[in-house]
Amino acid sequence: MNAQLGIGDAEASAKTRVPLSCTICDGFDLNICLPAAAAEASSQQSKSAKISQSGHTVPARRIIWRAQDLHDIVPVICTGWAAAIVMLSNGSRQIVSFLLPGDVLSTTLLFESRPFCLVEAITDVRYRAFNRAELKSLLYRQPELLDRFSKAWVDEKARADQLIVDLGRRTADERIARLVLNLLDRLEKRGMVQGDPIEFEFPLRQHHIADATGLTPVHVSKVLTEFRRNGLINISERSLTILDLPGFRRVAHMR
Amino acid sequence: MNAQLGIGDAEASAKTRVPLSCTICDGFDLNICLPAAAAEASSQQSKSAKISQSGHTVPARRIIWRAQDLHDIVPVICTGWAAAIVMLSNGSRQIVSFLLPGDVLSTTLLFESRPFCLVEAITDVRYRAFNRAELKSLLYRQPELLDRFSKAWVDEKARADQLIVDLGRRTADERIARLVLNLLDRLEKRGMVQGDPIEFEFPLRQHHIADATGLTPVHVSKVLTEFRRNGLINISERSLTILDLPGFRRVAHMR
DNA sequence: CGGTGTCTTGAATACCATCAAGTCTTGTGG
DNA sequence: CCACAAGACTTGATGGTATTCAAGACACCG
Repeated sequence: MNAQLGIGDAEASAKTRVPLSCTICDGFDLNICLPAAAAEASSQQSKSAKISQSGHTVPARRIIWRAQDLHDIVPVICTGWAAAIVMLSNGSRQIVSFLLPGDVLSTTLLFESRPFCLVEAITDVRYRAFNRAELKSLLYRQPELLDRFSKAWVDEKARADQLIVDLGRRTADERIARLVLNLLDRLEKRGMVQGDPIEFEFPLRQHHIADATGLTPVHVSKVLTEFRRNGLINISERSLTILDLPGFRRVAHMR
Repeated sequence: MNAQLGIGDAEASAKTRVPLSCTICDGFDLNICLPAAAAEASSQQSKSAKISQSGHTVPARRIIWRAQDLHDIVPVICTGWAAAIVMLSNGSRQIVSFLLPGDVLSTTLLFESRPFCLVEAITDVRYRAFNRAELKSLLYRQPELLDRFSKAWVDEKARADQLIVDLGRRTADERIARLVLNLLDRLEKRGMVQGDPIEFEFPLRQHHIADATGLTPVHVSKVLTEFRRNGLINISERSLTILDLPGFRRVAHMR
């Protein structure tokens, strides 16, 4: 709703040429940035490996991509959290996936200019946009890039399938617990988790959890307070602590 | 359950070298078979374009692939219907996608040997299995093949996202109606639909619909009889007729 | 012919949505 | 700095959608 007010600003966001060897990104070595940087580094030898790319900054709650727009770029999140969202005519929303540092918005963007759904920044987000055609052509000459990309594709599909199963066949408690544990896994790979007790930054509002799990915000609140009452997890000050990991895993898996 | 009895037979199914120019498949020109056949045809000139591939036949209700198995092949459905299924520990099942003639089991199999879930034949199924490594290497030299493959990829992701939205945010009536209409779309592309009134072969049991929509067979039955009572669709003798397409579309879209 | 798989129908129940009211925080402009 | 508005979260009451349980009809097959 009022997030739409920000579209103009988002389009006018800083478009600067950023050096690829960026150390700010927690997911730099997870995805395509690293091999792309390697190609860039070796571009003195072969000019053809040069990729046009630009840096962007978007404040929290603003839309990064609208569903109808056409673009010839492939964006990768550098810092912050974002959500890929499908809007329905009746006003309800479904979050298809959360995007973390190092994630490509969607691997399908390598082949298609029309994004599947809109992408909204949850926190302040910095992202890098590669030129699609150039990235695609580099794919053939940089085996490691293809390797990363195919990994991203397999990963993306596995998470989508998991979400389908969760939404189709699991209770509210299970869905929410699994969402948290999946995020924990992904954040751990990025070194964004502190251990014992396990704790990490958690910028999601309850309505984000609701939109991702197919529940209502009211019911999410009830489940979360129940989790807290049982000493499983605690959320406060945009930070999530897992107090009883085995117990929490049990909630997530079984019926 | 007893479908597992068939695994041995499935593995012992006919493995013969089938000519690629197969005219039986309704989806031959939809996916990767056509460009693969083109490569095969021109293989007199360049020996490198040869792909090892084998034909298989599996009877209805048998498992084609188990979730744990490793394979170095990429299977494509030639004739019949199949389902990609995730099994849960409590015994319930979620169908992630229905596979129709011309469909690759999953595009991720081009990069990974571990299938995401098990695949079960709904009708008798004939499928062709390509050698993964050879198919992958051919990808670089056959632009049209890459084109088809990326299309399949984008398509697969779009359908997964759609299913996520349906399971997360839609009622039972909407989910079932959308499932039928999505199948109608896909079958039309394969020339498997007769028009006016719209009618097509429909081998799905109600429990298939239940497993795909995240509902119980009992409730699927109730919704379908309600559809029939309202003169929207009719299912009998493994054939589905759409009696009131506009009305049925209305059920599928709105709240 | 019994057995199995499929579908239907009804009654009772569970899970989650909806509605509503209230607290607390956050942000904004006077 | 305070007043006010908007957003975020909680809690309880009520209701609807879909599940679970149960029983029976029907077709198909060995």
